[in-house]
Amino acid sequence: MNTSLKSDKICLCAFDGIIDIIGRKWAILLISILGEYGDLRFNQLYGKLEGISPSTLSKILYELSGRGILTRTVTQDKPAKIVYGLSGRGKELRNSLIPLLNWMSGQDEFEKMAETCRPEDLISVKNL
Amino acid sequence: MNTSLKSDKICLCAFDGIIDIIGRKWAILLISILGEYGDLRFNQLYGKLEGISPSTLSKILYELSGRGILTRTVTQDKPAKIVYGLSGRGKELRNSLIPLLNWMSGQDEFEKMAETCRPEDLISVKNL
DNA sequence: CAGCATCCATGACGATACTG
DNA sequence: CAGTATCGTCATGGATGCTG
Repeated sequence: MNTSLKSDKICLCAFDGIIDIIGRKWAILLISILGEYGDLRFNQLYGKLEGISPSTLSKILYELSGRGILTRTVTQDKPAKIVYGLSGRGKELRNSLIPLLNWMSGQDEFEKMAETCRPEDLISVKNL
Repeated sequence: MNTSLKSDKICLCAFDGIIDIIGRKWAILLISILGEYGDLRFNQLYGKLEGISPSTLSKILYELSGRGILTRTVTQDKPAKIVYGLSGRGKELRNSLIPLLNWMSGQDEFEKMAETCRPEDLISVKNL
């Protein structure tokens, strides 16, 4: 596995890093959607992240790309297309988020909400 | 296990709930510290969460207690003491956070920081 | 299409002082 | 001891309009 477990303890300073990455409003959802659907273009993401603004989407894409979580690829098509996807690191992150998502979906307060969920709003929580 | 896996998919609406809980600056650290040390009193937490303000600690304790993540217990001592701890639900949450912590601690950018870490800043990532 | 620039509202957080 | 009250600051994110 990837986790270099030199011990069973980690330093407090790791926590800030986690919050910086996934504490952002759309980060977990964005990562999960890219895990579910594979690579997507800006406007495809804009459509799936209901309620996000272009500027916010732009910012989060820029940040997560800069952190090596996302890949940004320009295709050779004419006209060129730009696609975003999970990097290897991003896939690891997504996998490590799955227990958290499963925990959340098992909570009562969530299960009530989930009953009204449309099929197209369901996201896979299987490992990639 | 607790996770009621009716399917391998979860609804988008679960994500907001996660961000509300663990997106807060001190939430993950607080949960991990209570997992590590067991029940603690306000000023003990205040000492361990270096840099937090009393008002912020007060707020996060109130919120996580309200969500059933933390327990708040008044002892019968004289004078009475108030101790905070993880509820059953909080322990589940903590366990589901462990893969994320392990992932973060395996990242290069983190490992550099971690070299300067004091022993007392190490937190266990074993299941409860 | 794939954003970026700008402005604005909200609220999270920190500092400090105070209380029963 | 275990907080609450108040205040100020800053960052986040939404709305909108513009661009190559």
